[in-house]
Amino acid sequence: MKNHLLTYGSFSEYEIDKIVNEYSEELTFKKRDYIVTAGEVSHYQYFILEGCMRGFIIDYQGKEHNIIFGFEDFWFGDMESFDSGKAAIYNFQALEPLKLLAISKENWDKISTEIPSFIAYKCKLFQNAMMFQQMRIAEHLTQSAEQRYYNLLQKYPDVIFRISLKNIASYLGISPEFVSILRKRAVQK
Amino acid sequence: MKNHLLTYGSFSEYEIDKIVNEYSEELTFKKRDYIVTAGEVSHYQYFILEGCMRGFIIDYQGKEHNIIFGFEDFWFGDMESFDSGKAAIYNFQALEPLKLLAISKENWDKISTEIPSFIAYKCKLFQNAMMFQQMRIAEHLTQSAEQRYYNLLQKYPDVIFRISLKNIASYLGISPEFVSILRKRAVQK
DNA sequence: GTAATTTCTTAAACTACTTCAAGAATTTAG
DNA sequence: CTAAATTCTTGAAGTAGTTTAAGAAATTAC
Repeated sequence: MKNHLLTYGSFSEYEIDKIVNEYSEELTFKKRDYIVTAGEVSHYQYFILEGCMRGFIIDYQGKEHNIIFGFEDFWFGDMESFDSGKAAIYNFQALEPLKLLAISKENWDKISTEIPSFIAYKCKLFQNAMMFQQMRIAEHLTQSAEQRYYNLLQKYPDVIFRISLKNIASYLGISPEFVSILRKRAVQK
Repeated sequence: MKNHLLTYGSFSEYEIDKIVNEYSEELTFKKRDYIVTAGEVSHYQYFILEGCMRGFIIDYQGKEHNIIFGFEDFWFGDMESFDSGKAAIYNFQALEPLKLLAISKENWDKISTEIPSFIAYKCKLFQNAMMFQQMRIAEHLTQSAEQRYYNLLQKYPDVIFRISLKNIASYLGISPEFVSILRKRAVQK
C-alpha cells in the first residue's frame, strides 16, 4: 500500500506509517468468503494486498452480475453504505485467498482530518474510478458482446488466468455459453 | 453555482465570490453548438447555469453514442483531456441554448491551491459521479432494453420533455425504432 | 483418492432487438 | 411562410445473443 500512497498522493514517511500501521488492520479471507454482503451495512474500505475479488449485484431474478474485479493494489468497498450507514447493495467476494488492509469509517475520517493530503489522494482515486466506469459504459454502448470480450482479453491478458469464464461472462454482460462459443471461434481461426 | 458550492462543499462568502466572479467566465452557446470536440484538447471545466447538453462518443463506424446528459447545476468536461493535455475523446454539445460557467485549467489549479476545501468539494463530486456510473453499469447488466427505458422515465420523468427520443435511445443503447415500439406498447396498455 | 460440486462445452430452438426502407410529423432556417 | 432538414413511426426481414438441457472436464472437499 505504501507504494500506492506514494504513487497517487504525496505523504511523508510518518503519515504513511500512521495510515498503514496505526489506522489499518490486516485481514485475510479464504476463497469464496464474503468481505461485504448486500443488505448489511459496511463500515470499512478495503485495500487489496494479495489476491483478487469480485463485486457483484443480485437482480430481481436472483441472478448475480459482476460489476467489478479487484486485484493487488486496488481499493474497494460499498461507498454508498460506508458513507450513509445504509445497507450495502453490492457484494464483495474473494476469488482467491485474500490479504487486505481494512480501514474503519472512524479511522478513515480521522485520516481525512489529520492528514490533509489524504483528501487529494481520495480525489484522484475517485476521479480515476469515474473515468474507468465511463469508459466501460462507452464500451457497452459502442461494442458487441464479441468485441467486448476480445477488448477485455487484449487490455487485461492475465485476467483469463485468474478469473473463470463464468465470471468474465457475467462482468461483460454475456451468457457463459456464448463466451464458450467465442472461444471456440477464436481457436478455429 | 453558489448554491451548488454550498450544498456539496463548505466555503466562505469570500471564497465563493472568488470562484464565481474571479476565476469563472460566463459563456453562452446556441443549440447544437459544440462545447468540447473530440480530437481537440479541452482546457476547461464547465458548470451548467441554464440549458442542457449531451456528452457523446463516436464509434469506429462513425455512429454517435450518448454517454451523459447534463442539466442545470451540473459540472462537465473531458476530465482526461483537461488533466493530461491530450486530445479529448468525448464530444459535448448543447441540446438547448446553454449558459455556462467555465473555469480554465490554470484557474482550476489556482482554486485548488488557494481554497483548500475545494479539493473536498471535487472529491465529493467525483465520488457521486463514480457511484452514478457504477449504478448505470449495473442497470445495463441487470435490465433489458425495455426495463432500462421505463426505469429512466420513472427516475427522470422530465427528461422526456427536454431530450429527443433519438437521444434517449442512444443514451440507453437502444435503436430509436425500438423506443418507438416501446412507446406504442405503453400507449396500448 | 474418490465422491461431490462446480465449471465449461455443444447443439438446437427461441427471442429481444436491429436493420433497412419509406412515409408522416415536426422542427429549423432563411 | 415555405422549403429543407430532422425526427418519429411502422412494418418486414434478419441476427446476435439467450435459454434449455445434457454431457465432459476440472476443481473442491473430506
